[in-house]
Amino acid sequence: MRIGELARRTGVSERSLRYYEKQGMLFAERTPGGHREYPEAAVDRVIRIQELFAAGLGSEKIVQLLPCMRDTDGGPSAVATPKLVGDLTAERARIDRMIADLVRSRDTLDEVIEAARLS
Amino acid sequence: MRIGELARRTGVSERSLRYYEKQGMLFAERTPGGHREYPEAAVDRVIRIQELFAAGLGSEKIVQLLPCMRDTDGGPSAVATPKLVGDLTAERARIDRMIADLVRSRDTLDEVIEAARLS
DNA sequence: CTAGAACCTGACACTGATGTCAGATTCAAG
DNA sequence: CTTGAATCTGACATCAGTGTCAGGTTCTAG
Repeated sequence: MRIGELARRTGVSERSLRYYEKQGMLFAERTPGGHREYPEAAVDRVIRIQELFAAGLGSEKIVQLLPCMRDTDGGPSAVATPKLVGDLTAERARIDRMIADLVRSRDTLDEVIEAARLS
Repeated sequence: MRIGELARRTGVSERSLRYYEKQGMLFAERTPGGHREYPEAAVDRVIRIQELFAAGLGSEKIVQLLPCMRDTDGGPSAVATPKLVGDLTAERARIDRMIADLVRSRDTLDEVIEAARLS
């Protein structure tokens, strides 16, 4: 599929898709005229990328991580190096803290919302 | 306490504390010479602010939200306006989605880490 | 009183993903 | 072939919180 359809199906702007490619997170064949042609699997990959961004991972980490994930392009996954495993473990801990923070903030909002409802 | 101690105790830079004040999220008395003097409750407040930032709330929302929270300065809380309640409800939904995303990303990391451990 | 630590304001830079615009090219349908 | 939609590249702007530096003032211990 081409970039417009991929953008529509993922909710990610064409601008961002080109950016992902420049960062090495996303790849596309090219038509003879130079237009990008994406495989079906690109949809899943873009969604994964978005989730990882939302989790606070940077492009660089994602680039290293992607080939180690399954379900990206069906091909055999690479295995993370010990260094990468260390990094990812740290990221995991960070994500855990982030989730805990979010839960606290959600509770805070709930309190305020509930207090208003009761008034 | 003064700004250095508050920064040390909260882990937030002095720069950021001054920024919070300029945005109207944090208040301080001033010594005759102009130095900031914070009450003990500022520690909790700063931590709350950080959590809300981490949850994706902007300064403006936080400013509106803070007077409606309890445990900020012990004083009687204001009650959120209907408009604010609507905004906060939307933020709450966003936080829920964010948590779900984070859990998925954490699972992704776990898979990669586990695959490496098994190899 | 004095020295050094702590603090003040203000300004500029950065980060990193995304928006947006311009001008040119390609694609696909009539 | 023609035309309009879609795509291309490249550049500049934005956001919001934070880092950092400069030059000056205040505080506090000796």
